[in-house]
Amino acid sequence: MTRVPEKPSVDGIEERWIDTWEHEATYHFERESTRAQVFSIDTPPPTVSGELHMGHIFSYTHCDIIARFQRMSGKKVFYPMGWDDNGLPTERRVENFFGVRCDPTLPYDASFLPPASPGDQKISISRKNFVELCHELTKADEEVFKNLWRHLGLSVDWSLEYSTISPHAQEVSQRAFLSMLARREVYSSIAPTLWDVDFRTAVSQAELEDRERPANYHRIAFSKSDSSGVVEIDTTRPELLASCVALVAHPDDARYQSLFGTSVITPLFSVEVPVLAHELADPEKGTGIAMICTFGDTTDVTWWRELSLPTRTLIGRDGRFLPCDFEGENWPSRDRNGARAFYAQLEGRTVNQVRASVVDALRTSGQLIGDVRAITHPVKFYEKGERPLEIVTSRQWFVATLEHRDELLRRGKEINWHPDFMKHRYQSWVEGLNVDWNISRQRFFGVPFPVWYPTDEHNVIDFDAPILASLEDLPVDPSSDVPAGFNESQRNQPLGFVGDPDVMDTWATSSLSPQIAGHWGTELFERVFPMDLRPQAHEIIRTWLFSTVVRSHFEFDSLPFTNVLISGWVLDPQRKKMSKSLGNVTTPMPLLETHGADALRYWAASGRPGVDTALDEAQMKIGRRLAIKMLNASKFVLGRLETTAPLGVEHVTEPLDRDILSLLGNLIADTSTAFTNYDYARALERSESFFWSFCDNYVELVKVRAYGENDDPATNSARATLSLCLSTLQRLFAPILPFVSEEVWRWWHEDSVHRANWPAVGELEGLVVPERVGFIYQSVSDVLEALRREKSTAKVSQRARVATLTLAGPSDWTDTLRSAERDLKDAGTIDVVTYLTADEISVDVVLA
RNA sequence: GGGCGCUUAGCUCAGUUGGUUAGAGCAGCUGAUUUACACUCAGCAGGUCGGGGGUUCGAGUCCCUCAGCGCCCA
Repeated sequence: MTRVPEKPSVDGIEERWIDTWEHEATYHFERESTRAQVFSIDTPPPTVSGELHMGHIFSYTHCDIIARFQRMSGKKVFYPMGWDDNGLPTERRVENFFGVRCDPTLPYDASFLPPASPGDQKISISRKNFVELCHELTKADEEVFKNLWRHLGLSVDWSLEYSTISPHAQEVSQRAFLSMLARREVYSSIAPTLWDVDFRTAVSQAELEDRERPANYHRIAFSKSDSSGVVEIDTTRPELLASCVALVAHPDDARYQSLFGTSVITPLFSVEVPVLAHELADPEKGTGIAMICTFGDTTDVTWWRELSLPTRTLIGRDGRFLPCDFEGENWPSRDRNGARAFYAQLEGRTVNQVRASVVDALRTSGQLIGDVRAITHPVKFYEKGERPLEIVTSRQWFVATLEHRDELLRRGKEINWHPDFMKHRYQSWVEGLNVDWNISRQRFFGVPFPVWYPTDEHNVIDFDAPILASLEDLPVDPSSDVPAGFNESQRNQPLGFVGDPDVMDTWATSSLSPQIAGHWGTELFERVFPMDLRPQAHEIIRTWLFSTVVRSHFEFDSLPFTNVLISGWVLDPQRKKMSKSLGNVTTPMPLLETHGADALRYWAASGRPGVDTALDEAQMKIGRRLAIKMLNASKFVLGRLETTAPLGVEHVTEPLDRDILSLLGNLIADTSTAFTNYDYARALERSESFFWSFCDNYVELVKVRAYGENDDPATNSARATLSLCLSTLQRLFAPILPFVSEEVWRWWHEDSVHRANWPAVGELEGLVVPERVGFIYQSVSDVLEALRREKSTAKVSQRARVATLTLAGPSDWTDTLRSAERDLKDAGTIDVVTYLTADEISVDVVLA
């Protein structure tokens, strides 16, 4: 018996099936599965502090489609969901949401409650209070995300949920850190570090972006030490003049050959600096000779390192100019008092203020040559920052990536990229690495380093002898936990210890997503690692994908995953990139409610892997129309069947029926290959066009025949064919349209379509396949269309009677049509069909 | 500067290893009407496949080149 509703509808079906799937544990991962049975997915943990946008819908749908296909294909699908809740984005959201700021020097206030709405002035709170608020807000944000995912129909096993700030994730992060440290793949060092002065943290190369910014070239005259003249340099950063450590020109630059090896005197500060040669000096830029400061940009860092120059630090962590006395070997001024007197005006000021003062002073002293010249040039920014990065010298933990560059390039080639061309993104990123991966962040809401340092009798910290947490104690927080052999009273005391104050880069944790989700160290991990699939967007190839490859390469000498499915961007309907600043970001929930989850999934599935796709509500409407058609076609076909007991292939006797089933077999093969190769868009397109043709032509042709008597073989042939087609189509659409597919499947099955077997060509075993597959079906469809054209031109009903239909053409053609004459007459309401043999095909219609 | 991708109907896109007259959907226009489906059905019209050159019996497809758009890296 079938259970077909009187008036089927797609509205509200999400809620019903979400609940059913949960009760039936449809997507539960069976832990006892063997590795070969498992298809494991390294789901991207979304940043929960960010806004939900259509890009999420897009790429998570792509992944879910693959998960559903694999599950139906017999795999035990490991499909977890994580939340990336640690790190700076959360801190920033908490600061703005509650109107607070973290001041780690403050004591914990157990009674602190954030204001109902953020005030104008941010309230300073302790680190512990701050972290509590972070937990509170991320918990709420995660609920919102989870709701969206469920509404969208993601077939996640929610018992595998994880978060990157959870104790488990912290334990894994710290353990992996200690493991790398033991192998010397991570090290700490004092080094020039890209620094965001607003967030007051170091950032890594992966988080940089170049932005075109206006600047001014200032031409400054340095006197030669022997007073034989001046050397003119161009700089965009005159404020750093006090930290100048050398001038540099290209070794082949004829203009400066005589200067190499000599020295010059810096204006205003009277410090003697050498003139040196280096290939990175660009003869085309300015005067071709530049000043090296510590540090104006990353080229300065390279020169400083390769030319073994001293460090003269000017800019502090807050972006203001530090005290400086122009004394001693490192910073010898020939006019110490003059330098000090002038620098006194600069100390404590910001970059822009100092620049103005220095330029004024140079103009007064006559050492600024000519007018400043406006230019535009790329400036390095933290991707989330608003002010240019400075370079400060500080102690940081680094992962040694540079020395493993070649191995990492090889790893990239081992990955199956979908689409293939995305491998270039990885490759060019790895080739362009120029500093090791800095994983220290001077922030609060993150995974701490499981490390303390001893202090000597003068309370000087010995960074070279870190005290490491033991594995069984993980996770630890060195700011509250005490290392073995010490007690809390010795914290920050002479002959005591200090905790490492920093937290890890958020990518240092999320790069361990396979280890976290798969519970590294347990039996489960052996069953899911390396993951089969890493789905993600292309903008995080250099961060998440790269860092995951690094961690897995070091820890397991393995890839973390074998396939990568890259989703493109969602563009606005005008094909502009969506961004907050343009104000064209679309929130998914209203669209989900208007069009339904299947409709949004249909739109997402039409965007091929790696291809940027415009937000298109028209496309969603087509998806909705398809879902409704599924309901109605299923209702109709099931109404023609006497029983849900399947009529086997052996009942298929009519040539037309055999032909469409052969075409169905081709469709199964084609879509299976497409899904296996992650080409869900092609699978959808094939299924969809078959389905519409099935409805418009095949169903119309056999409508009457299927109504016949039970003992009529032709009737049973039609019913068996309808049943086989419907069953197959419902399953082919299930990965993409999970709700409507489940709805119609359950009208005649007890169990979920999402646990049903993926259609196999073998289901049609025994079918008598026609010699020319598709010939009858195509011929009959063509005649049907010619018939419709006549009726449409005559402006009569499609049901209008036809007195005679004359079919002229080659005999194989007329023969084939003769075999389907009964269906043709029923579908076209034709009285008489006559056949003529002719070279050219013609269809002649005489209306009654 | 190096690299990747895209450019096909008004719009959004298919177009496999080169093979009849280049397809679909949407929008447009013209019709149909107790029907599985008005969230319907049918029909019509609409294209020098970004430009130029080449290979080939044959090019949207392969090669070269130019242009525009987008992105990645430096």
